[in-house]
Amino acid sequence: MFSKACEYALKIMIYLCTVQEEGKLAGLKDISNANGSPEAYTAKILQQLVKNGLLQSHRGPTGGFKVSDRPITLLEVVVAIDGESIVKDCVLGLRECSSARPCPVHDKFVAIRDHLKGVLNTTYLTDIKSGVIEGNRFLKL
Amino acid sequence: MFSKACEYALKIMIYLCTVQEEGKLAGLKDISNANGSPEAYTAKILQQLVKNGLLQSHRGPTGGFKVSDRPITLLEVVVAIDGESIVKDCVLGLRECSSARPCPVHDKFVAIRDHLKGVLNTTYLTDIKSGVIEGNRFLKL
DNA sequence: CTAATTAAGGATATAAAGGTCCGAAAATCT
DNA sequence: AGATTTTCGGACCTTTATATCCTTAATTAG
Ligand code: FES
Ligand code: FES
Repeated sequence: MFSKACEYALKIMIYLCTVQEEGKLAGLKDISNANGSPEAYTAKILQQLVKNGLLQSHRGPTGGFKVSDRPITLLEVVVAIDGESIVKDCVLGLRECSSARPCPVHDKFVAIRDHLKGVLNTTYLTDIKSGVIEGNRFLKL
Repeated sequence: MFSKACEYALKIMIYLCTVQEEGKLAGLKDISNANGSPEAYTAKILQQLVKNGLLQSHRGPTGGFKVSDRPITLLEVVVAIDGESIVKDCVLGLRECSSARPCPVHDKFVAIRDHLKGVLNTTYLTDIKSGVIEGNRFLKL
């Protein structure tokens, strides 16, 4: 469904939300530990999230990462890493997904995709962080 | 969503259904032409579909491929090529997707996956071939 | 100012997916 | 039987995704 990088990105964002209190920063080591992702690769993804404006970073001692100070949806995270293909492209790989020139499964999958898009677009990081804080939702294993 | 190989497989199966009349066989060239997939790669996928019992093949002149003589769902095709990961694995990459140890987005995505699984499992190739035959659904471009 | 710490970023390595090539095996036709 | 056609199957190549390494730049603390 999502690329590995995107899975990591979602976990990173969720994790950072759960530790976010009055501007506290979390470092790379913390983050990769918390969601069980390889440290060096996690660093790359963090960079991409910063570039896309979803995170803010600060260097030097006491440095680290924090979530940008505005509501962020799952869709924004997914698009930042994987692009819009998951919610735009034809599932059978036609050059364009359109009702004007649909593939044989277009109608069925448009419904599924709208469902997916709806969830991604209306679920905010703040909506799902509570389960992790309470300890009944998990980021690794 | 699906691998390229799986996209091809679905188009192959749909195409073969549309040309299936009293045991006629379609050859590799026909098939790769019809859905715009590279010939050599298409051959590999055809082999896999034969191994999985979704197609029957015959060698030599007048040889080719035909769809096995029973109702086949989209799910069977997808599983034959991509395995069950799309309908089983945790979207955040946890080792196991379970309500006993759920990730933060488990509930939301179980709903989406059930929707997807439902469509795949109840849509038969024969249900969607008509649009292609009538020429208002397309397999390539 | 210097040393220490942390993110940034480029280069490189490894694995997997996507794709090609070619000879062997089976079936058909003459 | 021999030539031809078509699938089968293994080896190989290419591209992309995943992952690591190492140097540089920024920031802080002493
Ligand atoms: S054209 Fe294939 S999903 Fe829309
Ligand atoms: S545990 Fe992540 S989707 Fe079920």
